[in-house]
Amino acid sequence: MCPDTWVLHVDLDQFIAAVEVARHPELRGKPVVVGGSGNPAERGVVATASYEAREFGIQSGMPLRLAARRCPDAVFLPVDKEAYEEVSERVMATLRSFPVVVEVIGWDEAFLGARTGDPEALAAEVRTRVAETTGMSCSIGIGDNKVRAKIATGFAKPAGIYRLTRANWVEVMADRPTDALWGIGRKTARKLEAAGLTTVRRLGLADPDELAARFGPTMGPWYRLLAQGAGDTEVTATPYVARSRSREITFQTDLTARAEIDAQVSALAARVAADVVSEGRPAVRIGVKVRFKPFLTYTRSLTLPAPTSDGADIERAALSLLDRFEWTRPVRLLGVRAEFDRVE
DNA sequence: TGACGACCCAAACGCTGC
DNA sequence: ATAGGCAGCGTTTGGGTC
Repeated sequence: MCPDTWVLHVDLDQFIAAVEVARHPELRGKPVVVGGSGNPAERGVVATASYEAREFGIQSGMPLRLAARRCPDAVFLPVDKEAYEEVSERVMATLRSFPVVVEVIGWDEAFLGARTGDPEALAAEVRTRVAETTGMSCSIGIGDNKVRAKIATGFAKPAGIYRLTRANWVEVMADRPTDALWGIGRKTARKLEAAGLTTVRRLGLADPDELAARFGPTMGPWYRLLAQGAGDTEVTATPYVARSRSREITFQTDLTARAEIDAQVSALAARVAADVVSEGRPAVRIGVKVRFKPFLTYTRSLTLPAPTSDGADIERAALSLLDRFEWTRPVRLLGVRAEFDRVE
């Protein structure tokens, strides 16, 4: 790899909350929590909490009810997808105005592939132009691969720039817990701990064969490489092609009547069918997900006799899958998924 | 005909992250 | 005490074929 080839990871600060504050300036400086219907008495989770709300221990993914208990005075707002998409589009367009390759990861994240002798200067310009054209604050990680750039962003927040490369990887990462790595979550960190691998350093020095035995032939050795800071360097602007489309809904009140369950699955299947049509490719496989009280989740799926985009076919398949569940508990969530053929 | 292994695929599910 | 709505990838298991 050329010494002047860099990966930048741009991440908007408290993005969803920032969009809400931008259009409701009176909220600036207040604890703001965006999620669900905006009513913390209802079932739903936090999509994003402002930094002020995080002071109270509120984090994304947390039930709204619990967030309200931690900070009863916080401002609770509903998720407004269109508003975030619109701002996101403007941010991505701003990023594309630089001589870089832009790989969009989500509403508030992108990798930039750049050739420059001064990545900090480039990052500073990006940050300034994003702020000027969209009003959004962002943090930027600089790395010699995607993993390091992504992790670097965490150290850059908020509104900063941080460089993490082979040169400072050990110094910065070696003594941290393994879940500081991108791709290792709570569960895997616990399993690694059980194997005596508590830190990034230990994981990086672990025996690959033993890791393969414990975590599988692909993931085991990969974890070791991850701990050494290895990662993909290729940034691509190739448009994303979906492998599946799904719709699911958590009910405010659990369902018990089979007729009601059937009706909800039909409605979800109709929405998925519309998504399949707009995707322009037929579904090859249909899946149904059921979450029973208290939080027991099961899935069932089938391969269609022939690929289809027809709503009636998709509905029929989804309804037929319902017979494969045991309906002994109240239902809190239903979901329908369509899968596409892999395109090369 | 039976046992075995290689291989592929479908199905279910776990984990991770935005 | 409570846990949304997506989505992708890997692993495991079990069946079938050669």
